[in-house]
Formats: sequence, C-alpha cells, structure tokens
Amino acid sequence: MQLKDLEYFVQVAKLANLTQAAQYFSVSQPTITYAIKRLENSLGTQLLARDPQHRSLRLTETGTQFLYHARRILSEMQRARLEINNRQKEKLVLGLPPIIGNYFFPRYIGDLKREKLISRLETHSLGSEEMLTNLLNGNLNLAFIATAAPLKNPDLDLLCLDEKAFKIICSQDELDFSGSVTFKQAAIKPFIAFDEGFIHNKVFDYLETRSGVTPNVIYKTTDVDILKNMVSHNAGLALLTELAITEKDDVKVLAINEKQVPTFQIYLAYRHDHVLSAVEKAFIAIIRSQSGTKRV
Amino acid sequence: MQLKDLEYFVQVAKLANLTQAAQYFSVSQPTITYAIKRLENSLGTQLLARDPQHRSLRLTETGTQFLYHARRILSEMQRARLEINNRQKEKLVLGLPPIIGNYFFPRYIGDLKREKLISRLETHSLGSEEMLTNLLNGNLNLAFIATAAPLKNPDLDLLCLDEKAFKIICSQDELDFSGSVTFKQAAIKPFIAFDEGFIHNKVFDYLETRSGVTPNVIYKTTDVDILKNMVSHNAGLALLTELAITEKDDVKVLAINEKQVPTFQIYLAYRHDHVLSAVEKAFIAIIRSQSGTKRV
DNA sequence: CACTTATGATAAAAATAATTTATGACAAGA
DNA sequence: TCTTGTCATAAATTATTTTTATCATAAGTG
Repeated sequence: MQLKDLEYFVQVAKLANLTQAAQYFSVSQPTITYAIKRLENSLGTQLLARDPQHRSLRLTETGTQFLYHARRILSEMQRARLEINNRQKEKLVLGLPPIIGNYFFPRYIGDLKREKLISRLETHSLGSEEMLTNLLNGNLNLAFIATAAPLKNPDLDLLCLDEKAFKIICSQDELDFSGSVTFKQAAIKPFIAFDEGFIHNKVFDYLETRSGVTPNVIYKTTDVDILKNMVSHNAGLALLTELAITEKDDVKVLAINEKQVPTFQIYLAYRHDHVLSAVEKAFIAIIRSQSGTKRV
Repeated sequence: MQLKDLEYFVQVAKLANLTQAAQYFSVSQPTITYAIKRLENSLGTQLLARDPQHRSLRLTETGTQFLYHARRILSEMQRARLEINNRQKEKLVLGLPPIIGNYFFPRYIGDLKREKLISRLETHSLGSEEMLTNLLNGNLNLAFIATAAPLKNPDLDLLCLDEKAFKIICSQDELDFSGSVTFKQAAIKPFIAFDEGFIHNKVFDYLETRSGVTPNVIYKTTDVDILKNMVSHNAGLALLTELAITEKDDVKVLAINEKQVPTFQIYLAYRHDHVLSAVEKAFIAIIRSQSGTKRV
C-alpha cells in the first residue's frame, strides 16, 4: 500500500469528486479511480458510495473511519520528515510558554550564545496545557512547561528547574492591603485574570473552591504586561507568579496567606522515546548546568 | 512511499541484518537493500550505518528516530484494518474492567441477548487506567471505565451510568468495628490492597494523604475474590466499592467516616472522533435505556 | 426533446517501479 | 589461503501505476 494512495483518498474525501482530486494532484482521473480501488481491495471494504442516481460521491461508514486513520498516518509521516529535516539543519525546536520565555529563559541566553545555539533556536509559544499536548502527540520534542501541580507523566523525561510562589499584586495606591492577604480578604476587590489554558487560571480556580469565595473578574487577558498595567492603574488585583514580577513593575506584591498554595513549577520536558539530537543534548546540558536541576 | 518499505525497515532495525530480514519476508536480499535505499532517498537521510569495518549494521540517529515513526504508522494501519474487519464482522469490541464486568455488566445481559448482541461481544479486560490509555490511543473504541474522580476528557463521549460508595470490609469476627470507621481508626489493622492500575489504589492513596496515616499493607492482589477471601479469613481489612460486595460475601461492611470520600463512578466511554458502527449504536442504546444515564 | 456538460468506469498501452538473478567486493574466521 | 557471511550493484524480469482513449450515465439547457 502506498502513502500516495492515502493522500489521494484524503483529498477525494475532502472534495467529494474524483476529477477535481485528480486535477489537484495533476494526474489523470483514472489514476484516482484506481488508487481508491486499490485501497478498497486491500482493506476489503468499500470506501466510497458511488451513488449512480445523485451524481454525488459519499464516504461509506468504513470510509469515514478509514479517513481518520489515513489522516493520522499521513501526519505521522509528515512529522517524521519534519523532525529529520530539523535534525539535519541542526535546528532546535523548543516549546516556550510566554511567561517562561520572558522571565525565566533569558538567564540562559549568555550560555546559549557562547555555545552558538541561539541561532539554531525555533521557539513555539503556547500555553502550558497545549504545550503538554503537543509534546505528547509528537508535534514538539522539547519544551519548557509551567505547572502548578507536580508533573508526572510516564512518557516524559522531566527536569524540574525552579519553583516560584504565586502572589497577589495590587496597585501601590491600594490602602487596604500590605504584606500578605488571605484569598478571602482579597476577593472583595475586583480581579484581572488570565485566559483559559494558563496555569494561573487553574490556581485561581483552586483558590476559589478552597476558600469558598469567587472574586469578581472584570477582565481576562493573555498578556502579562496588560495585566500588570491594569493592576498598577488600580483596575483590580491579580494573581501572578513572583517570577513575572520585577522591580520595575509599579505594583505592590502581597503574599497569599493560605495553608496550601500551589507553586509555579518550571520544567524542561521531552518525550522518553524521543532520540535527542546533538543540538538538543547540548541545550539540555546548558540548562542543567545552570540550575540545580533534579530529574523527576 | 510504500508501507511495505516501512515494514522492511522495521524488521531490519530489529534484526540488524539485511539478509535475515529478506529471509523473514521471503524476498531476495537486494529487495531489502533497495527498499531501505528508497526510504533513505525519500527522507534525504541515511538510516543505516553500514559499517564496512565491523560487518555490522547499526541505525543512525535519524534511523532510530524514523523507526519510531515507522512503527507508529504501521500500527495505525493495523488498527485501521482491525477496525474495518470488526465492523464488517459486526463484532463489538468492548473494554470491560474486571469489577464492572463481574458486578455491573450482568444487568444488561438479558437485553443484550434479546437484541442478539451477546454473540457479537469481544471483551477486553483491563484496569481502568490502561483502559483509558487504550481508548485514547485508538486500540479500543468503546469501553466501560471506572473512576474515582469525575472523568473529563475533551476527546471522549462519556455516559455516567452509576455511582457507588467505597466501603471498608472486615471479617465477621472483627470485634473492634461496626457500622462505620474513620480511615485512621481502620489503619491500626493490616490491609489487603489492590495492585497498581486499580482505582481502589488511588482512593487508598488519597485516604492515606488525607488522614495522614499509612496502614500496613500485607498483601496486594488484582483479584477481588482473593481479596474478599483473605478479608473474610481475618487476614486484614480492605477498601472496596460497595458494587463488588454481595450478600454472599462473608464480610462485614463498614462505611467510611470521612468528610470527602471519592465515589466509584462507572462510565461508558467512546472517542468523540470514532464513527460508531450499527452494532455499537445498538449496544449504547441498550446501556442508555436501562440506566438513568447522563451524558457528561 | 436533443444536446451539452460533468462525472466516473474500464480497457489497453505506456511508463514507471519493484524484485530477482547473477555477480562482485570485502572482511572475519578456519 | 580458503571459506563464509555480509551487503552492494547491474541487468533482466516482473509487477504496478499511470495515461490515453473511450464509454456510460445523469443533470442541466435551450
């Protein structure tokens, strides 16, 4: 069975038209007819319902099912090609969530420059949840991941790089709070929050259920700077990891006064079954040498 | 690119020998040589390190990596074939964890017989964790799953069928307890527990951390009957869902006296992207009609 | 209604690709 | 040195895919 036949089939399914699919691939129409026939013979089932009445082409039930598998096979092949290309170009494809990219990753840049790895970097900025998905399904091989719960996954090799507290930030003009607050105390004020897919969101949820109060969230954003800006202009409070708070920020930082507050944990992760390239190994070595990393 | 070439490659990687791989497939040795070459050309990389010195064949780095993808592609293809076969034979492949199979599933057997679905059944008995994995990776399309935490997964369609309490069981001769116990009280006695992969294990862990005590687990088993037998012979206590406790069992049943005890939840699950066959639809209709099911 | 157009199926020929046979090269071991 | 085991290559053979040419059928059109 040929992968090309699968491509033909996927396109036929998309266009519901053999002639157009043939044009798409710049081949003759019988080529497509025969390719589909080959698949049907090989699988022992009909994939297309060639309705002679309505001049239309529909997928059969097994056709729909096989389409799903065909797509997976082709995307696996594409991934393989991509990975091999990256490896040969000595590219370093790295998943890097925005907060980690801005506030944590910079510390490695000097070393990475020295080892001439900077120019090899191709970073992908995703939320931590998506990052995990992409890492597990093979779209990414190496990624930083932030998490609030200790990360455990049988398929991943994890290096825990750092652990930071979550804080509540408020405007400098805020008179009601200083030093530390309970979540309940803070909850009387409006909040600026992060969008879905951010760990901050999960921790926020956790604190809500834990303390039994739901603050009024007046605005949601994906952008840390916007969040900090709104807080500094007294639009509301926000939950933020201390990693993302710098001295330049015009905000007051409050510790969260609860028994068990999750922490912001930073991991470097790669799939166990992934064969590390030389460049990836060098990268990991640098990350490792700098942090007091522990393998999980 | 041909799937056959991938098969050749996988076998070559396994045997590290072109001649033997050729014998394995009953083809001539150059067939294998050329197949590998085709792959290498198509991918633009060398897959095999043909060491002229040591007379041995090793995979290159990219070869190792490609092997992983090749395996995935082939297993996807095999799944496709299997699914299509099952569909045409009108087989009903069903994941059925042991406890659910023994104590919950029987209630449907009458209806299933009536609809002539019993003979179509091919059940796979796995622990609930494995079940979930197999369901998500496509090895299974339809499965019962037991869980202690409400199951939420974007890829699955879930029908919650029932919810049962967890109990602690002890011998009838046990004088110290009756009615109900806290986990702490029970923990002074030895325990019989389930092996890894069972939800009971997770709930046990949860109760341990929650109450801060770790009972002495003297024996672990995967078999409910062995567990109940040991308990009835006063070897120790055990945590067990009430679903699995019948009147015939010679044990005393104790409620667990804790604020938040997880419950044993029974789901019927299938992947969202799976095209349900007629038989599967009929099956689901039966399950649905009997239980006061709610879709999650 | 006849005519055109769009669609897909099929047969035969042509082109392409895979496999085999035959052979060579090369190193390890007897 | 000779044999054996291994893989590579060329040429011939075989198998497969693609094209060209043609047909059948139904829908739309004047």
